[in-house]
Amino acid sequence: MLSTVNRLTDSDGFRRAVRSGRRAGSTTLVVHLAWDPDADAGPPQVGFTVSKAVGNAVTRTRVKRRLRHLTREHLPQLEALPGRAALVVRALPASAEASYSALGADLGRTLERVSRP
RNA sequence: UGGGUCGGCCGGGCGGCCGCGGCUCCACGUGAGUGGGGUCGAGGAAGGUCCGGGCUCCACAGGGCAGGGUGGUGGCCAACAGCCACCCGGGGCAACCCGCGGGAUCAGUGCCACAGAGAACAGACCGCCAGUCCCUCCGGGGACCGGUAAGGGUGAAACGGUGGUGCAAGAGACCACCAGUACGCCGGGCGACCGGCGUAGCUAGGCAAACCCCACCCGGAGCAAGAUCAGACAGGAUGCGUUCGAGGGCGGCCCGCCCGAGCAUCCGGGUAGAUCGCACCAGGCGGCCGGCAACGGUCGUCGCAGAUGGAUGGUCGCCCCUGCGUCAGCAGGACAGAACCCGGCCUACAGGCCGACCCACUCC
RNA sequence: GCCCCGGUAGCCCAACGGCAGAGGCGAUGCUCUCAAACAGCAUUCAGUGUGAGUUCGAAUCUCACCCGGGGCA
Repeated sequence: MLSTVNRLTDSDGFRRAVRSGRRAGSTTLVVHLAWDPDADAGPPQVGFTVSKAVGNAVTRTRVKRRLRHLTREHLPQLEALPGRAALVVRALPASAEASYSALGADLGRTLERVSRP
């Protein structure tokens, strides 16, 4: 689980990460990562987008919880970036059927690609 | 033993490690906060949003029309379109189940396609019968004018059913029994209604989930309600109006009441942050009492989510259930996630537990 | 939170409660042509989103559910 400081809470933050960030995708999810080296340093912020296409409310919250838990393990990687990082993880319909470890593998691979210099 | 009916309940359990949200305590710190401990943390449907209420605001919650809802009776409930019991009708051998179950003679209007002679105070197509006339191979046949609803055929439905008397042939025309209607009296029930007796005319189609009529109920909005605090900005043009009243409360209309000096359109500009509401109540559980029951009363006991990008997750072990299986093991375990709160209804749901009752067969 | 529409053939869309369903585009076949397009003729494709009810009879009326779309705050 992520603590409150690491959550992306306003729609402007979502918009910046999705519009101007770097992107990488897999069959289960798409990640958008943005950071500004000139901005003040701070804890990285992470947000999640799970649309109704993924499933009903139960499966959506399950996917969201799994992703939120998995993202914790990559926080040091995000803190190493200059400035303040903003990450948005968008879940695709396939994420409803994916196992926890499959989701983790996809997240790790896409994050690696998007945070490489 | 097999089949069936009804009601109630559960919705995997225990433990380890790493995490999340609320409340609270302790330590450190001027403070923002940091660290640690304790405790609580999704459902029977949290769902659909189909009803009802609380709460808040809208003049004081007022009248009429329109509109909407309900629709056997009695009770329960804060209230309801809910629940319980009963009545009536239908289904089932039965337990039991199903029913938007007021009014169509006694307000009025409308509809009943096709078929059929005729479809609503109906109707002579075939048929049956009398009379007159004509023909005749003397069996009868035809035409005209009448009588007739017993029979045929059509239809979802044809103006009581069966048997007899009667008649030229027939007919509730008359009789017996049966079905049904209305009225009166008696008895039972709080009531819907039920039972009995008598009389009447002998019989009156269906559809109101067609318009409608009757009875009863309903003011409007909704926690983004509403309240407090903080913060930002910039006004201008035109029109109407200031007790001769613009506009608003007010939602479809009218009346009435209240507020009332601004309002409407266009151009331009700004904000959308925090706190409260916000979780202790028609509350859960257990015993006793009243009641057929729904439910009510009383005593004891418990404290039970409160987020705001939105908290319950991840992982491991043992047990339980199901399936596969060369009995080592492998795979799976429903429907579904609170957003102001509560009472119902409806819908989804793997598997399991408990209780009551009915029918059939067998044994004692 | 409150409220409103719609669902009929592969597609677009009609249908006073009455023979169960009109039309267009399409598809298929034939004619025309050397071949095709165009044109003409014919045929095919529904059982009306699902389930129940009212009615003699339902796409139509009523109720519940499913799906899709839209509006207001």
